[in-house]
Amino acid sequence: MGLAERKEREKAELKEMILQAAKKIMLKHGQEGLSIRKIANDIEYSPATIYLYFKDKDEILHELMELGFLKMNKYMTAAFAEGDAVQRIYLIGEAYINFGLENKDWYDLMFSSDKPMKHIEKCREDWDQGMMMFDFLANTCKEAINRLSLKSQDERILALQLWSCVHGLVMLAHSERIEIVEPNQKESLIKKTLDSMLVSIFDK
Amino acid sequence: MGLAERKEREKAELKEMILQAAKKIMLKHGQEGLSIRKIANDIEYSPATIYLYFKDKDEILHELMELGFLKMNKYMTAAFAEGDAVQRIYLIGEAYINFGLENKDWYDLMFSSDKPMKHIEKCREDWDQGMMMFDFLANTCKEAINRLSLKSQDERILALQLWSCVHGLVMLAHSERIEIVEPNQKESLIKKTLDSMLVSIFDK
DNA sequence: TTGTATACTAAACAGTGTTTAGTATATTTG
DNA sequence: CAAATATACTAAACACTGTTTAGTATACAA
Repeated sequence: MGLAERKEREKAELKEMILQAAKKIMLKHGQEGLSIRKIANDIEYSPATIYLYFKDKDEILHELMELGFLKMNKYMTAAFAEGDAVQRIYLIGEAYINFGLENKDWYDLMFSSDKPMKHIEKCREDWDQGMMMFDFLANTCKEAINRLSLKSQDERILALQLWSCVHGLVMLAHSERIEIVEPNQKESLIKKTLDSMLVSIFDK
Repeated sequence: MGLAERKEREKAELKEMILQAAKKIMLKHGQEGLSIRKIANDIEYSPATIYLYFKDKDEILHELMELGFLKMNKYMTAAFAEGDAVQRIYLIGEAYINFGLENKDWYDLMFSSDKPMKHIEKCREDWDQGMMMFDFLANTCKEAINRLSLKSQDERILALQLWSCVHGLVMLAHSERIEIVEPNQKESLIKKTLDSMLVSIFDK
């Protein structure tokens, strides 16, 4: 029966409207400025309606987070396609930082906020896209370790080391701490630091 | 006249009471759970009274942040006293991570939250304790670069590199992202990663 | 004693996430 | 076709948040 399908489609459409409104508001006013009431106002429904489509605000943030990973994948396509493992790590690092610097709110949702994953038992599947990225990096690290016969034997430690460095850089940039200790040269400083970090590891 | 002095002392005492209550509540309920009304309730004054002693909530958070730096200095005393520059960097790294892991709320206030420094023009003096720490690290890096004649010539880049790594580790631990990608071994994983990072730089 | 300055607060404003109870509308059933 | 039910939605409330305003007692000075 076509009626039930139409109903279902309309339900999905409103859910999508909510998500798109949430996205729009977050991009305009930041994650702090995103509220259920503003979404409701934007889509011209009452706040209570939103709770018929999402369990709570965290569920909305979680879906936005997943959109964030899609966005990040676009930054990564060139890097992922690179054949040489070490060069791939360089490109991933650059792309990661570019994404982080250019998409503060998305980045926060994906790598910093604990709001989109309150339910601790569920958080491993909630963050499966992040885990996939980490695993990909770890595999690339394994390749690099073998090719360069690095001292570092554990590829997951090396992956965590790389991730910490770029994550730290992005977070220090977001919280303006870099700007404080070294004013007016954030961009170039970050590039130099990323470079220094990769040279330390791979360029012996 | 002793009267004016007594008045002034009493004013300072209430200000201190507010700060101590804020500290107590933050330690019990986290930074999210700290509210003006809870402070007011705790010290048995009205919320409005607090605004006679502090401009706004951010000013309270800023003073808490400064207490955080005092706390961190205690973790650092042994490291700061170390004579050898490279060993000093190791000890600073360990102390930094220990402080970060054991004092999530304090750490957030000092290195992540932008709330205690909204006033962008003022934020360099607001964060002078952080800048002093960074400068100390950078000086230690300079010593280390000279002693080991490292390729890396810019000590402030190296300092930023080190800082990013430990900051990233602490933040990934706080946001449970480490626990997600590598469950049930956070502590040892962090120590191994810190070690790998320092070996990469200094142990060629 | 009068007048002013100080210390404090009740209440309100404008927000926040979320829930409950109730109302229209649309669909299904007798 | 009418009655019963299911669906979609919302007004209003609850319990919070930071902050401001206007007003009230109290303590001190003239």
